[in-house]
Amino acid sequence: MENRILIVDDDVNICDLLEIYLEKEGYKVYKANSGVDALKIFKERQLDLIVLDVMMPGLDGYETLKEIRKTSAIPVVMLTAKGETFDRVLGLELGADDYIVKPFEPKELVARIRAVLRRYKPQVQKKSLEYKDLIIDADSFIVIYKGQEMELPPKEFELLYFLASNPNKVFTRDQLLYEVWGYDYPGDSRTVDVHIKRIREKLPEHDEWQIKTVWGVGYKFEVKS
Amino acid sequence: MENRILIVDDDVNICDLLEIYLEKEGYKVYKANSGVDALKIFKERQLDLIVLDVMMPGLDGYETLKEIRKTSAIPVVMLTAKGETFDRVLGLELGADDYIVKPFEPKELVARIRAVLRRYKPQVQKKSLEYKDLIIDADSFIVIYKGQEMELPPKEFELLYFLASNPNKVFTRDQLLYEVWGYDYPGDSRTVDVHIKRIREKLPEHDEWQIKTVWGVGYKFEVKS
DNA sequence: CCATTTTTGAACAAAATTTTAACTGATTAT
DNA sequence: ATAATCAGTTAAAATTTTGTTCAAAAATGG
Repeated sequence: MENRILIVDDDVNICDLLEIYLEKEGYKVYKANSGVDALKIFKERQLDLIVLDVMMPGLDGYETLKEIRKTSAIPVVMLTAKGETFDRVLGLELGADDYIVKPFEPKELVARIRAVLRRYKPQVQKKSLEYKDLIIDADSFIVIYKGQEMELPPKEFELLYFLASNPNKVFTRDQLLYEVWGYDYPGDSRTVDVHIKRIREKLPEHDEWQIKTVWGVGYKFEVKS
Repeated sequence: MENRILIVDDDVNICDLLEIYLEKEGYKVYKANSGVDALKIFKERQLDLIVLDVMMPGLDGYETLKEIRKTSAIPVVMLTAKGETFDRVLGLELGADDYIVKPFEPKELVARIRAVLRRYKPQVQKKSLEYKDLIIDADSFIVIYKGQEMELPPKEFELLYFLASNPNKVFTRDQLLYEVWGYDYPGDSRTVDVHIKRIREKLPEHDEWQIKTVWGVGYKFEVKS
């Protein structure tokens, strides 16, 4: 489901800029130009993350954050002016999840927001998958293959989980790096292959399913029907 | 298939630099040194993304973008000299998809382009095609002929998929090279014929459809009605 | 902080596909 | 009928993509 983000900054231009970028990323955006407005929206709406400017007239970012933290553990990314190391420490101690120094690249902010959301979201929704002789349990991070429990390292587990969540659909290495690793950069490396190899080692080919190489394209979790 | 990118900048050096980087990433690159040239190429060619400099003599980046947006939602990344937040908002409100400040790191530009393309490509979801005794499934990259699953190599698959997506329409070899391979092909070759032959071998002629040679012109995926 | 495990990225060999080029066969126009 | 094109076939060369290994970097757990 679409993530909802509240942007709080007294500079309307910054709010607008971020709104455009975040909406392009598929987020639902709310805006507030003061701490007071922010708290109002925060109480009224169901939000997933707040971007909070530190320096604002009236209720500043710290006070607003302190107020929010009285009732909620919602992820908060702080915007701070350059050079104020103290700000960062204070912000993080008050429970900010990340901070970004102005002037910032919108792209960077978007990436950080995505990273913070990644840290928080997964706990909520993942369920376990079942195929013949294979159970992938997302709660316990455990795989049961032919009745035998095994622990996979996190990346291997997530890769397997992602592929098995989308059976019979091919993903390119780039897509997998993006979806599983969260990367946004171009890399030609065999990283994905190496992980695939290890998963295959641990879960030898099966009649009913297998991780299949689609030559020239990528990999898929193929299930016989 | 290879993504096609148009670079628009009056500075030839920048065009050349970007061309080198983007080609290394596997993109097909076109270049234009003015807004007018850009619009001409945009009308002639099938493109996937445009990198557009803001400051150009004659038709500037904003005007060019406005022109493009009258007919197309193609992803556009704007290039600008170090500037103000307001510029960004303007560009983005005109429908730019991202914004990069000069001087930039080529790596960063490449990363942004990839990110923008990733956002847009999935929407153009390839769907699977169905004819009598023939299913071409673009998700799993599989062809099912008379109930039997087969895997085609990538070029064969894409060629078949393209032809079958446009039944009863004839394409010249050049068009196919352009559409499937992404080439502006230097001269004449039997490449297409060889691939057609291999597809025909794997999918023997059928009553309801066939890949037909149109003598002196090219090929078509013919469907009986 | 150290020891151990996991992840990463480069190198390279192996496998599969794609392209080329030369040749053969088919069709058309004169 | 014959020349001139155009299409089909073939096999080997060239290219691309994948699998595997390994050492170093990063993360993890005491």
